[in-house]
Amino acid sequence: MNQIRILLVDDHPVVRAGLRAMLSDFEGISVAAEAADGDAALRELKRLQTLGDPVDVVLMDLQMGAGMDGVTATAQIRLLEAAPPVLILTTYDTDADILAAVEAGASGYMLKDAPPEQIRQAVLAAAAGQTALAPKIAALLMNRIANPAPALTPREIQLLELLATGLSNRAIAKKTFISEATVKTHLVHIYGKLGVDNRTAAISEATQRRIIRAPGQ
Amino acid sequence: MNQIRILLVDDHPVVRAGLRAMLSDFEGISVAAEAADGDAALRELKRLQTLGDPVDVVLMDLQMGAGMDGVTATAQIRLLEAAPPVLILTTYDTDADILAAVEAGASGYMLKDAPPEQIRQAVLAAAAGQTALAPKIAALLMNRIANPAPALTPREIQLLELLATGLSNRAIAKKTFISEATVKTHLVHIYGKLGVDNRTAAISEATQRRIIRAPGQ
DNA sequence: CTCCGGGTCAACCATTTGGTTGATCCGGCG
DNA sequence: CGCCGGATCAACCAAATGGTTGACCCGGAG
Repeated sequence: MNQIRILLVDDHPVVRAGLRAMLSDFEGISVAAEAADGDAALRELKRLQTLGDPVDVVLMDLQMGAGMDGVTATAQIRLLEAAPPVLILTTYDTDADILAAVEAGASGYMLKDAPPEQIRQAVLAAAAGQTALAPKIAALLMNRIANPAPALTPREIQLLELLATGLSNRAIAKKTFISEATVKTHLVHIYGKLGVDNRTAAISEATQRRIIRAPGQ
Repeated sequence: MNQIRILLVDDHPVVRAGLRAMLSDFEGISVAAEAADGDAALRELKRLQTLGDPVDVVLMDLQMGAGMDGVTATAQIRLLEAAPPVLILTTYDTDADILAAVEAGASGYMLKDAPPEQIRQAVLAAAAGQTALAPKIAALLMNRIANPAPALTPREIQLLELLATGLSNRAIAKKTFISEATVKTHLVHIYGKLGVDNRTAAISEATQRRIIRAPGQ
């Protein structure tokens, strides 16, 4: 069997070195290239494709400091012709992350604290066109399907974002040109959907579920 | 010059592999041992000491899923006889993290997205008994000195952290074994120092100033 | 010793937020 | 057409939060 050629995408040199070292220990797997963010990954993919040296699997981190983030990058990659499968390898396991990645077309989702052997299995599965989910992730998804989270409306998300900046109900009302009463109504709905009963908890919960960005991010 | 012997402490196999690979590329540096958490690190240190094979520098992550966390581990290590310098290598750069680590006796603070050469320099500095701060961290500290942030007391930071998880005043009081009145007093002080006038704004401001971590991080 | 700052608490009051009920408007769907 | 859900608003009450004043204890600096 041919070598499985991999593109590593991670903004941490340390992690890239670790994956390179770990993967090169395995028979049949080799690291073809590396990239520090989504843009660079796309460039690398195209470059290698035109060289007639395409990669078989992309190993992608989700959080990348500066450039294009992992979910966006995954979606972009899946738009390419002859797009390689994208295997997500990240530290975060919020359901929002996972769902976003899967929606973007990821073919697997692993956590960085996984033992080497699990990562190897996932790479092999991805290369074979199969899906690979870390056990933790699989459990999370099952749970998600069992109790589906109520979806927030765009308006509610908008208010949630203003909420997170520290505005009062009145200030939010002014800024969105609605009455304070309406703001309160929305908030009550939001609390219900998030399973909390005050604004700070809503912010905390929404941030953890990655419905909104962390304040100041 | 003798080899600098290092103990790696990180709960992610991937990261350990990366550091091992990266460090072994450098002349004069070798990885003597690895540990997945603080407890294991202490055991390793003692074991190697009794073997007459002590390590020169500990490279320590701050966040470790299960076992003893990095700050605690650092403090414990510094209590040992002939304690080696501890160099923190982590993803997080909030004030609270940095201060806690320095207080615990860390001799350096690097970020995981640092280029290999910077990490190497930091290891050499630590081995020589010097302090090594990542440029980003140094800049952060300088900035803190330039615009004298009204210093929050440790107690205030602690309450701020609880605040950010969405707890009510009463819940915070219960959790910290103080009265609700005292919680309010602290909050008023916090609002004053941060220049805000409500709890959500305090969270937003404190997160942006990196006094605390974003909720859920 | 005295002073000061951090941490603790109480009492009080104004304002904000939380929670409920009910109502209107509008756009899409069967 | 009638129904439903999202968005809007009002009125009302209960509870939490914000803001102030004053007080006590303690440990460290002068």
